[in-house]
Amino acid sequence: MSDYDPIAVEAKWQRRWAERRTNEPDLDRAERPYYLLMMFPYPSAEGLHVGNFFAFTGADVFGRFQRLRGFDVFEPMGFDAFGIHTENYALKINSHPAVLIPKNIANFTRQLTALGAMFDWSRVLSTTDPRYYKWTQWLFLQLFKAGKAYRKRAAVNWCPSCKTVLANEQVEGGACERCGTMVEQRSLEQWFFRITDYAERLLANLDDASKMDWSASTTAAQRNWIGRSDGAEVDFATEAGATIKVFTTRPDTLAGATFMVLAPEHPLVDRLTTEGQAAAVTAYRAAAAAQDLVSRKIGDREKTGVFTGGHAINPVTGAKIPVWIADYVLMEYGTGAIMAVPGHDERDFAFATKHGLEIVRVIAREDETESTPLEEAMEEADGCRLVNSGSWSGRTVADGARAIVEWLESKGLGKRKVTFRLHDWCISRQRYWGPPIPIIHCPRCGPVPVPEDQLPVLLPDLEDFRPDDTGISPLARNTEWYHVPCPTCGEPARRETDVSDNFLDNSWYFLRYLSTEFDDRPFDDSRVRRWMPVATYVGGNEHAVLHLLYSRFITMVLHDQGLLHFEEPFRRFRAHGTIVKDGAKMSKSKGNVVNPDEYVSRWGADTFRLYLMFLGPFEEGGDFRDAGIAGPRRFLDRLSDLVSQCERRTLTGEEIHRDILVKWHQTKKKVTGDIETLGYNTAIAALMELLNAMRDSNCAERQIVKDMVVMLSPFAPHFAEECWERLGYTTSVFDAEWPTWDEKLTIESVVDVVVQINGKTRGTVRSPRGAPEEQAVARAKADETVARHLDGRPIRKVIYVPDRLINFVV
RNA sequence: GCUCGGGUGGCGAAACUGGUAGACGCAAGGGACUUAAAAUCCCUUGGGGGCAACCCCGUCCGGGUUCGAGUCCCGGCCCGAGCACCA
Repeated sequence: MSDYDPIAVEAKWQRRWAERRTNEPDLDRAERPYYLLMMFPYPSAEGLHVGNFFAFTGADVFGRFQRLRGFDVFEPMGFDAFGIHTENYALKINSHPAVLIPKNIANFTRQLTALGAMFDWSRVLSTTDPRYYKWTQWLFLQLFKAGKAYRKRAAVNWCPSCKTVLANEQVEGGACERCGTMVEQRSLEQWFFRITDYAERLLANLDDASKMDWSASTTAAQRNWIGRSDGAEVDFATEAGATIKVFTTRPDTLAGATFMVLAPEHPLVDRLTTEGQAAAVTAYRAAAAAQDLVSRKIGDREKTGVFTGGHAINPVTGAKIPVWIADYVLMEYGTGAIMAVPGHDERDFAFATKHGLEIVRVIAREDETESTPLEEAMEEADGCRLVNSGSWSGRTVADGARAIVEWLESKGLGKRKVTFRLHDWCISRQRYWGPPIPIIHCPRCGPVPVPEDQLPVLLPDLEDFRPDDTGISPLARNTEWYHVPCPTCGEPARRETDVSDNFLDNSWYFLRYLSTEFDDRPFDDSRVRRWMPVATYVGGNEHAVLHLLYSRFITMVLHDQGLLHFEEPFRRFRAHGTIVKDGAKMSKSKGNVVNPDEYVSRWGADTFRLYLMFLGPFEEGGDFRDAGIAGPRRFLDRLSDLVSQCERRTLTGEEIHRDILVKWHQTKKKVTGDIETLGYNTAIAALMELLNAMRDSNCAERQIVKDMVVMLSPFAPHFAEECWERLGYTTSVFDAEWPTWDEKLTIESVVDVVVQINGKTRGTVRSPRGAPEEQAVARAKADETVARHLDGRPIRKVIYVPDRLINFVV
């Protein structure tokens, strides 16, 4: 029975790490800097959940491993404490975010310390600290000066009950996800960042291995989000004289465009609408404007719309085609207008069918006949050719598209064009708990940036921070605060009363960690040069798009301003998996939430860490089962016993049994390789195997035990420190060297060679490594079972894979 | 619909460039120790058959390539995630 007492051991080492500043690298002089970043948490009232523990442990294992390999590892931690989460929670429990946040941070700090990660607590930060958000505001000003921030009126979702703007994600079936009230559309002036200017670069770098080595799932999500489509912009002349520009990915179907559809908000609608249709158009536009933005985008809704009375000319056929408006065409994508090709587009087909519009087929499959139903014929494949397309008929789809675009370009009627799904980033929030946007609106000068030496613009302490139904930020109620003279002309002016998006706070925190002690600069240039870009970033795929894309964008802007020497902030990113319970995501409503504190106090952080890392592959996550934790604990107890036995030993350097020797070297190789690829579960399994082998052969060889302690230390750091001390060392185990192995000793000298007959395994023969084929075959034939199955039949062929397998084909 | 993952024992999962499927762990059953229990230690454990040596079946389903397929190819089903009236 082991006398391992995790609670005492963990307290002891956490104290020592703090006293000895074990985890505080010298940022100015580190010779082999390694920046290991993990996504900092939002400090909720509930505290850290198991998913956080899993993610942080997995990142910390890698950080500790790199440290043992000789790197100066910087592993910072902080708090993403601004944002609507905290504000809503404060409203719910009738408290104030400024009161809640310090309490939550204290609780998080306690839990994070208990976890035993290698955090450098001397550089902790919170985004709500004026010393931090001063520079968030500075960042806004840099974008403003670079022409990358602009203001425009935009439609937003408005919940009349919560009195706030909602993100599209917060709207479910047209209703507010929190209170169920039907959401309305409102139009507000908001600040935007021109992320779309960077769409092409943000996309291209994803494939640039010299800049980014990221989880495939994450880059895939970013590609989807950026949503590049290649196509053409085509001008359609109208009877009214105006030109309607459309974007299409299918210029090959241009001859099949039998009508056009504009978004109801399209600016040309008034000009095109004839007197007779005016009433219908006005009514339709009003109805569309009243809709919320989300239900507008539900794909299987009936295709409503009205005719404007106006007509356009199809540029290739010269046909006069009607122009309609319909809400299935969205103003914010492409040009807000489409050429409708009902013969080859499902939505246009549905619309044409419903409203009795002409349908022309311009592409045909080779196997198609006159009687093929339209819906079926719409499915295009290889071998499709253009028909009813004048001189282009007979061409393949790809070839036809190319030729038509060339023709349009030569006539000045269109051009090749790339469109992105990505929108500019709206950073205005009509809420309280965020950094005020550092702008002063002057009636004479317009929006004027707050001079940098006047930053931060402190968030005033508002007792009543509840949003109201004006759609204006709560800060606008504090007249004393917002009435200021214009910095340029001195005339009375007013501060911007919106705060910035929480995603702006966390789009640059990795830069600030390096310079938390400086108040005169957001980040120190020489430190940035030493430490950035981040060597490894670990986080969840829930931030695959927004946070990671915005951080990349901000970094690119700063790079273009000459403030950073790199344009991609995260060299390597790995998305961790999720921990589920009994096959289902943990959630309060399901009642299957695991409280990590209980496990830490009952089993100790090391056992808990080891258990979480052993559950499954780090990048896939795993299923949490209470019973499973006993296994890792038993392993630690047994290893602790082995350390005790080893301590009593006086003999060293004795002859180690060959099997153990090989197992030892194999384990060192395997554990090293597995940790490199975040295969933590199999690394732990390998250590367990080595321990089992040692026990089976009664071996407690000191060198092996010492290596096991070092290899386990990333997973169970306090335990390893304690064992290390018991082994007689006075320094930290993390100042030890990672074990090395002798490649020759990872190979067994005698191997089991599989013997198959026609691919079926019939036995194995022990054979010295590297035995010649004839010898191995002779040995195999001599095997009783093999001989019986061969039954004297002639062997047609022998497959011999040295040291692995012999297959007789009969 | 498009794009990523994934589907292997009672359970979590292993299996390098195709080469003994189920490592490691949990749970379960049996045994030792104990007055008893817990803890610990030992044994068994994919399904079926056989006294046994051994034999048959088995990695979501259907085909294929191969001496040999969990792994590669074609087609399909299911689960998870992201995007989606995106023109």
